[in-house]
Amino acid sequence: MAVPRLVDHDQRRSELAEAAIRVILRDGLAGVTVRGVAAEAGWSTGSLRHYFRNQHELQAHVIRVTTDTLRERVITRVGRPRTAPSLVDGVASVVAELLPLDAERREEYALWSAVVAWERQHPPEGGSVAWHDQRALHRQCVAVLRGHDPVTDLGQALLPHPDAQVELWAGLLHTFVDGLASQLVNTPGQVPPAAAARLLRSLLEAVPAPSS
Amino acid sequence: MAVPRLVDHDQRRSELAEAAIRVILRDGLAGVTVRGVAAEAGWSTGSLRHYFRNQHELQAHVIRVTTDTLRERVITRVGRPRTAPSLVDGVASVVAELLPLDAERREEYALWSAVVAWERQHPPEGGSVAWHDQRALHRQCVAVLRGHDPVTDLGQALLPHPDAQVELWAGLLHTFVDGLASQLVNTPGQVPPAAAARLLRSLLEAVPAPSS
DNA sequence: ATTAAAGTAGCACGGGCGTGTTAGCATGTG
DNA sequence: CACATGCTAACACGCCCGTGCTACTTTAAT
Repeated sequence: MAVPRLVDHDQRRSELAEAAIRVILRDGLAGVTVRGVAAEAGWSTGSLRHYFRNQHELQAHVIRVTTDTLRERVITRVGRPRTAPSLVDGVASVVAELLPLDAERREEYALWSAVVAWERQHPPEGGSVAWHDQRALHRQCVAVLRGHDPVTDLGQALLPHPDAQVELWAGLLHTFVDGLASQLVNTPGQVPPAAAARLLRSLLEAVPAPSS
Repeated sequence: MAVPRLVDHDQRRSELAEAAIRVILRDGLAGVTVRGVAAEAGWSTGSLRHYFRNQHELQAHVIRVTTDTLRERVITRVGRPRTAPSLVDGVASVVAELLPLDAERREEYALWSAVVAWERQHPPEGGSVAWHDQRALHRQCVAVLRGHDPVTDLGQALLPHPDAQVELWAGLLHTFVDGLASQLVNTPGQVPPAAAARLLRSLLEAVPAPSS
């Protein structure tokens, strides 16, 4: 038996995925073509197609990698210890990690948009994982605002909160944050980052106190 | 002097624009190609290009027509007299006219999305007219909720409201509605129309009473 | 050294696109 | 009727795309 040289396929695929992510940031998901990604990575299309049979596989993989990367990035940033002058400020600084307020997070948002675009055309069976993650984060934020102890287990936060007001305002906040992100990128002239931050803070202040 | 047959250019352009709108609904703004629109209208590309020198002119025109059409449609729907069991219900039914809650308004939202996509790449100088229109609508809604008389002049509603709470909550509502629309189309499995309507109602109920 | 498998590079086909050009058609005036 | 003029249709060029296919190179076991 003769055995040729071996290549670490996973490592290759990662390399391609990184190139594809650069392409997404430049041209959007539609720019992720077999030829384009191969060129970005400095490969030939023939080589690339040993690791991804067709464009669909390539895009599906880069979306998977992007989702995981973003998830991890956000989780670590959100979990970072922070000091804030008030409860609302602290929560606002957490939620702001999701908003495209600066260049770095605008990049992340562009990647999120690619994921959303992909999931819209290829709906995952069990619902969007990203959506439930974000909902859990907002749920946690509202719970803290209403004086509840934050749950330590991340899986725990995926379940509905017993406090109905928490559940309601988590939905309101989640929706609001989506809209704020959308306005920041779509009509940046109308909603500058500072105004967005103020708006966010106002909404958090509107969350009813736990006594009510 | 010999004079050939005359065609009504404006009428031709409208005809093409209608075909282009059908294309947008089918394939999005990116699908609005010279060839594609000509085929949709049953023309040759050569003919089409007597009315639009290039793709950019074609897209710019269809976006302009779409904007005007949507604007008019929404204005008439919103201005329709309505009876509602409560103030909040009445306002909610007005705001809901902007949301992609049913097939017809999902179509309108798809067209809005095309306009937004266009304006993001070709920012209008004086800011987006559509954005200010929507802001005015939300301003008006919040003003009514807080017991102010609605202004009859539409231009009047484009200016900031003297009541600071109206101005603040108009921004919150505007952002929230954008997010709700986005979630309805992007993650329809997570946010069914009925839940969206409930969420909207809850936000409207959170608008502080005029006394405060 | 030989060899077979794995990896690589590149070509070729068919198709869509924007756009420039050109030949033919219809039409209202002279 | 003849014709100048504006409309119509079609083609051609160059570019980018996905994908099937093939020849070439590298590698490790024999």
